[in-house]
Amino acid sequence: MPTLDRAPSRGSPETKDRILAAAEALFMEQGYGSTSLRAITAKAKVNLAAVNYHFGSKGSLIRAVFDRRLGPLNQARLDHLRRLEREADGQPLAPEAVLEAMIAPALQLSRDPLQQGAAFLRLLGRALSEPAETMKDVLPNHYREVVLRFKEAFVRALPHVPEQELIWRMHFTFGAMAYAMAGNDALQLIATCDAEGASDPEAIIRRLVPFLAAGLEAPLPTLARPHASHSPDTNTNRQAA
Amino acid sequence: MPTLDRAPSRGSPETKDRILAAAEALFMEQGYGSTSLRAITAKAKVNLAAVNYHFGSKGSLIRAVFDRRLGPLNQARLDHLRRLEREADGQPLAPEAVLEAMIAPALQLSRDPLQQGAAFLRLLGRALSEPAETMKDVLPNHYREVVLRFKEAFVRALPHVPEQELIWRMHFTFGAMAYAMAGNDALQLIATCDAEGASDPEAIIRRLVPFLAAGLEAPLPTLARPHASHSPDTNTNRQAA
DNA sequence: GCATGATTCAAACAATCGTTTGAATCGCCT
DNA sequence: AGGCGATTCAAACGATTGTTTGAATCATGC
Repeated sequence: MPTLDRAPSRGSPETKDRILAAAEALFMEQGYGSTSLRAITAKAKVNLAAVNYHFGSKGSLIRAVFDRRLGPLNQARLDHLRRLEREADGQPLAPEAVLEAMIAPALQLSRDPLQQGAAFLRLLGRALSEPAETMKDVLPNHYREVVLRFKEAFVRALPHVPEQELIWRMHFTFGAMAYAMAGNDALQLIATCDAEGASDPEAIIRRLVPFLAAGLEAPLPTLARPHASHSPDTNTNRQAA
Repeated sequence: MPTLDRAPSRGSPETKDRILAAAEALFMEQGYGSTSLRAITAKAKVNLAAVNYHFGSKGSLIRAVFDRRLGPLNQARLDHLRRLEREADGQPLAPEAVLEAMIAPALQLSRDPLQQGAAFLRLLGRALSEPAETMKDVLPNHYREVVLRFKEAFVRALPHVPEQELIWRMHFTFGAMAYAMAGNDALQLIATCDAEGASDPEAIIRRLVPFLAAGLEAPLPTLARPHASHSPDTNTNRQAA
C-alpha cells in the first residue's frame, strides 16, 4: 500500500518531480501511449517501480503532470483578469485586455527556461485535441472556472456580439491560441519564409492579440447565407469587411 | 516478401480499405500509440497479418491513412482556389474567398456521412500537433504546395499586410481552422451554453470565415511594445480596433 | 486440370508493456 | 542502539505488443 498524501518525512524531495519532468518531456515528444514507463524512469534516473509507488499507475502519472501545471497557470489567468477588472474600476475591459489576461500567464510559463514550461505548453496544445481515456475529466475540471469567468469578461467587453456568436468566437480564439502557443510547425509554414523571431514568445503575443481581437469584434455574419462560393459576380472581391 | 505496387489481380478489393477505415477510427479515438494492430484488425474483421502484408508495418499504415485523405483534400483546395481566381479575372480575391477555398473542401469531406470524413478531420487536427516519429514527413509533404499557393493568394488579397505579419496570421488562421474543424470539445466550451448547431459544419464555416477574415485584416500591431500589461491608465479600454 | 501467384489464416516469435513483489536501504525517533 | 515507516532496488509477473512464418485458400492463366 503506497503512501497516502502525507508529506515525505525526509525521504524524496525530488524523485516525484524528476518523474514528472521526464514524463512531461517524453509525453510531449512521443505521445502518451508511445511512451513507456521504462523510458520515463530511465530519463528521470529513478527506479522503474518508483512510478507506481508514487503515482499508482501510468494513467495517474499523466493526470499528475497536468495537475501540477494547470492549477497555477489557470489561477494566474484568473488573478490577472481580476486585477485588470479592478483597475478598470467598473468600466468594461477592452477585448485586448481580456485576451492578454488569458495569454500572458502562459507566456510567462513559456519564458521560464529553468522549468520546461514550453514543453508543457506543447503537450497541452496536443492534449486539447486528445480524447484519451486516461484524462477524460482532468482538462474540463481545470478549465471550467476559467471558461466561465472569461466568458463573462468577453460578454462585457463585446456587448454588441450576441452570446451564441461570442461562444463560437471564443472557441476559435482558444484554438488559435493553443496552436500558436504550442509552437506547431507541422506545416512548416514558418519555414517557407523563415519568419523572424519565431522563437520569441513575446513577439507571438504581440501579433496574436490584435489578430484575435479583430476576429472577436468582427461584423456579424449574415444570417441568410448567400452561398458566396462560385458566385461569378465580382463584388465578392475587395472590401468585404 | 509482400506484394509490390502491382494492382491486385482480383484478390482483395476491400481488405485494404477496411483496414484503413478501422485504423482511422481507432487512431482518432485512442491515439496512435495506444491503438494495437489487433484492435484494428478486429474492427476491420480481417486477419491480424493482413496489416503487415498490405502495408508493411504499423508506421506505414498510419502514413497510408493520411495519404488516402490528404491528397484529394488538398487537391480540391487548390482546384477551388484556382477556380475562384479564374472567375475573378485578374482582380485580387477577397480574403473571405481565399478562406473559403481552404475550408470548403474540408467541410465537404466532413459532410459525407458514408465515409467517415469527420473522423479523419479530428485525426488530422490532432496530428498537426503531434511530432510523432512515424509521420515526420507526411504532413509537410502534403501541405507544402497548399501553403505556398495560399500564401500567394493571401498576399494578393491583403496587400496592406507585410509578408512577415501575414505569415504569422496564416499560422493563427490554420490553428483556429484545425481546432474548429476537429470539433474539439475538450474545454466543454460549448457545453457551458450549449451552442445551437454545434454539429452543423456549415454553421461553423459561416461563423469561422468572418472571424478569420477580420483577424487577417486587423490593423497592424505597434512595432514598439508599450508593455500594455498592468498599465493603470484606462485608455486601453474600449475602441481599441 | 493443374500450375501459379496473390491473399488469408492460425499460430507462434521475441520483445516490451504496466504492474507487483519482497528484500535492502535510508532517515528519523525515543 | 535499535526499531520503524518511508523509500529504493533488482527481479520477476502475466499480458500484450508488432512482426514473422508456413501452410491453406482463392482466383485466374494456359
